[in-house]
Amino acid sequence: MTDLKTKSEKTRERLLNAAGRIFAEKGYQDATIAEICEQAQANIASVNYHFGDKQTLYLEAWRHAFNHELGQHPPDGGVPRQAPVEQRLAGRIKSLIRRLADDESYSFAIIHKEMAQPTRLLADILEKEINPQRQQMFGLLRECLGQDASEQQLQYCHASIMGQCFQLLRLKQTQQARPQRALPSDMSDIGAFAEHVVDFSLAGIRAIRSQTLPKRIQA
Amino acid sequence: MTDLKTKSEKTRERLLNAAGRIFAEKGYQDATIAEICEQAQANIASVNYHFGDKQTLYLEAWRHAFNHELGQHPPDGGVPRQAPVEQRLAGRIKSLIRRLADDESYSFAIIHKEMAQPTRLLADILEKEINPQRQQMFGLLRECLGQDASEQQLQYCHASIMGQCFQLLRLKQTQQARPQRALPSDMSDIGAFAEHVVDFSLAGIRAIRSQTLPKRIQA
DNA sequence: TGCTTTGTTAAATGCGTATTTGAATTAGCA
DNA sequence: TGCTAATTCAAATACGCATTTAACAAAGCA
Repeated sequence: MTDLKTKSEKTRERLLNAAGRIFAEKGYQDATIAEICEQAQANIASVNYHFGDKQTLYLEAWRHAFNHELGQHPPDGGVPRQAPVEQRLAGRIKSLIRRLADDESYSFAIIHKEMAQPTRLLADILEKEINPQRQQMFGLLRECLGQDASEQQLQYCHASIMGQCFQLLRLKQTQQARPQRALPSDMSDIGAFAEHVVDFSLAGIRAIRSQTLPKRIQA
Repeated sequence: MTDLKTKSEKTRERLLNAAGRIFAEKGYQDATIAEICEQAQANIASVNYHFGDKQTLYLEAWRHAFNHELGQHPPDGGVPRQAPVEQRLAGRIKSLIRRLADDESYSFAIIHKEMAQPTRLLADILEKEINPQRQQMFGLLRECLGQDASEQQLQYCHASIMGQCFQLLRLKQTQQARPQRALPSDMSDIGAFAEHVVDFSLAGIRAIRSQTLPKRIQA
């Protein structure tokens, strides 16, 4: 893809990739500059030279990973804009799950850890990059729920969907944490799980939507 | 409740409480013994004296918190055993959400962090304490889904429910992380959210269940 | 009362790791 | 080629924090 010219830029790139991988695996605190530099085949001082400090490397590595992954998996899941709204929602959910499940996707693993223990270092950039995605999802949900749905219902349904998607990350963690035992949940078939989340969620959404109707009948 | 006799036991108790609070707030790595001792009004060496090391304190603090919280919120949500299965499932979900939402509940905040970045320190005890709860939930789900449901459908539905419940913890985190901004999700009304998760999930479960029936018609 | 065990305290120790430094090397360019 | 700036390197420094130590105090018991 992007062919890198100077040797310096190659080092920088190697650092970003290694940092993304290690930060995703261990979190900000547990990741050491020494290990990152080792994996990037760079000297221990190179992080300071290229990025100034560990915090900046963290931020740049996340941005680098996120931009790369957005290119890999289009957020609309490849569903055309003219498709029925439930299909478009399904496309977004599947795309999100694909990104979450991808072992090469570092940005979501980092977000996941950031949500459990915020370092505050990513707060601004995360807000800036994630909000547009959230708004897209909200738009689709609003359409699915109908115009009588309250803002709270909208937020709750959003939470239900995102919660299911991120559950994948938790299961992946506990799975690789104890590979010896019988798995509490087998998530090897990501496609099947994505289909399940879509079916489960669409049923949930329709149920919530139907709760909004009786009010109109009363009125 | 438990009246503490010796001064030593009081110190131990204060350490356990402070440790639970701080570990829940900051995670194992970021929590410092110094801060825990400060909050417990104990000397910095007292952790070593009473527990040996930080790891043991972590484990004991989790156990202490978990046992205490189980007493506060019965897992069946107060629904009698004779009630219809969907009501019993609803009770369990609501009870779980109540425990998750409780600001005094440290054990789940710790589990949440442990799932994002396992320290492995709690792995055994967590497995031992959580598995029974999981099996209870599985039993109810199996009944709700019907006998034609596959093991995979069961696991996926379980993941859908747990994902929604734990989403609460993520939202709490991001909320307290940036209290200045407009909240992306307002989770102030826990009861309403619990009702939503129940409605959403029961609809999802019924939809999955109805997918199992056509096979019988074909056969 | 004296002796022993248990618990507390402030100060030291040691280790892991981010960061800095200054010398050595390499790339960019005339 | 030779000069300069950019980059890399190994070693040194600085700092936070878990853990240890040894002196001290309190409690239990004869």
